[in-house]
Amino acid sequence: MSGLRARQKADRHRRIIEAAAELFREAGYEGAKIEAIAAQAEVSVGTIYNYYENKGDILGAIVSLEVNEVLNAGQGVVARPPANVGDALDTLIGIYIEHSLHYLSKEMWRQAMAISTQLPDSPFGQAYTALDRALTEQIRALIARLQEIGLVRQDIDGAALGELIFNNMNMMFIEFVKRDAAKIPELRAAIRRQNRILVAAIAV
Amino acid sequence: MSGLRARQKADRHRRIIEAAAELFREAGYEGAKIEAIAAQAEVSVGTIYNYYENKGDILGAIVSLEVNEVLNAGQGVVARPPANVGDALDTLIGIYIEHSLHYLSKEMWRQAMAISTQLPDSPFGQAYTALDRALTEQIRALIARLQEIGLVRQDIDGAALGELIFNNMNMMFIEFVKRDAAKIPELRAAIRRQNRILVAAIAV
DNA sequence: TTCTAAAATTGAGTCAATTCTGATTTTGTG
DNA sequence: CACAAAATCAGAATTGACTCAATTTTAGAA
Repeated sequence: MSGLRARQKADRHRRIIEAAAELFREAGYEGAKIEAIAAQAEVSVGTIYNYYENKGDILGAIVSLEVNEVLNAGQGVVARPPANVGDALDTLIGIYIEHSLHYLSKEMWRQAMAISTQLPDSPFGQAYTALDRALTEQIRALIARLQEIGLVRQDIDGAALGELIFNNMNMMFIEFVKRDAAKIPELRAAIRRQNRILVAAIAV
Repeated sequence: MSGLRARQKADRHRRIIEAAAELFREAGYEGAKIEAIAAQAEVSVGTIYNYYENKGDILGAIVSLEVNEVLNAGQGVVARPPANVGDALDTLIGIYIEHSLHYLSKEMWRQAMAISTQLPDSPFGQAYTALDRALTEQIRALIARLQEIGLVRQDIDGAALGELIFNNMNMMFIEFVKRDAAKIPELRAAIRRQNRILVAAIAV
């Protein structure tokens, strides 16, 4: 229980993640060589591979930190949503999007998304899918909350609606990170416009 | 005009694509080594790189063949859609999905999607984005057609709706190819369920 | 037919992720 | 303290995508 070995292990994990995050930002994912990450983290190359299956898993750990933070922030909105369906969705989605580039550059997102579809069964691939599911679930929870409050019709298929909203947002976000020139306000506006159709259909 | 050089070029392109398609299917994308593709196509490794920027572009050429075929098939539905909004959407989307595994295995799709987000500015990355846009546009055309016929309300934002439907379908398809066990009928049923919400909102 | 510049082909070499090795160090336990 | 198990280390070997300088082929002018 929290013996020296466990503490050192956690410490090494942290050092590797910090080193990788810094180098990924500075040099890009491809540009950050494993040897360089190892040197910066003051461990050997072999040790990195003892902790992570491959380079993608290191990025995966960083992405998980980011998304979990976002999920946390989102809980606030679900608990006390704006008193208007359109605004409620926009606020939650806004949190996701505004947070998205805190730790991760667009290039890092591109790599992370690519790896998660390329290797869906790797540790990171599975974790990424789980994170997507958690986000979908949070949107569904918001809808359920809005139904409770009486802002959304009771006969709406909440599960299907949650998926629809998440899938659309996610694909828009993918296109967003694919274009370096794309700006956050325009992304949000485009999603708002799309959701307007849904809002019209589900608001009481 | 169709000189020797041009003919040989076309022939080499064809041989490379055929060799790659065969090996991708047999050994998977990663398993198909460039040297093996070169040997099978009876060209050198260097020549392949003279024709394609990277391994992903070879896969990209195969994907383009597939998607263009699908776009063609889709035109028929847009021209003469079923007389019911839900069925019209389901028919068009059905064509996309049912065709999808003709030439390409799930693994090939995964790789193709991954590469298109990883290298959005490579020839294939741009082509893939263009194909997505063409599919979105075709869905939008179907909606416009349904508006003409009087099955869809005139005041619907067709562009936003087309994006919404495509984005959702596309994300569902991505999840579909990520799980080898996932089956086409279930994918179609899930998308139908999601679209039902939209259909209720837009049908006259 | 012959010659030349441009176009295309070639395959050995480079680079970086990953694996492997064998030695050394560290830790938990009796 | 001693020992066995677990982890780490440095770095060599492997692997496969991609590059590039040298060589070959082609078009078309003389």
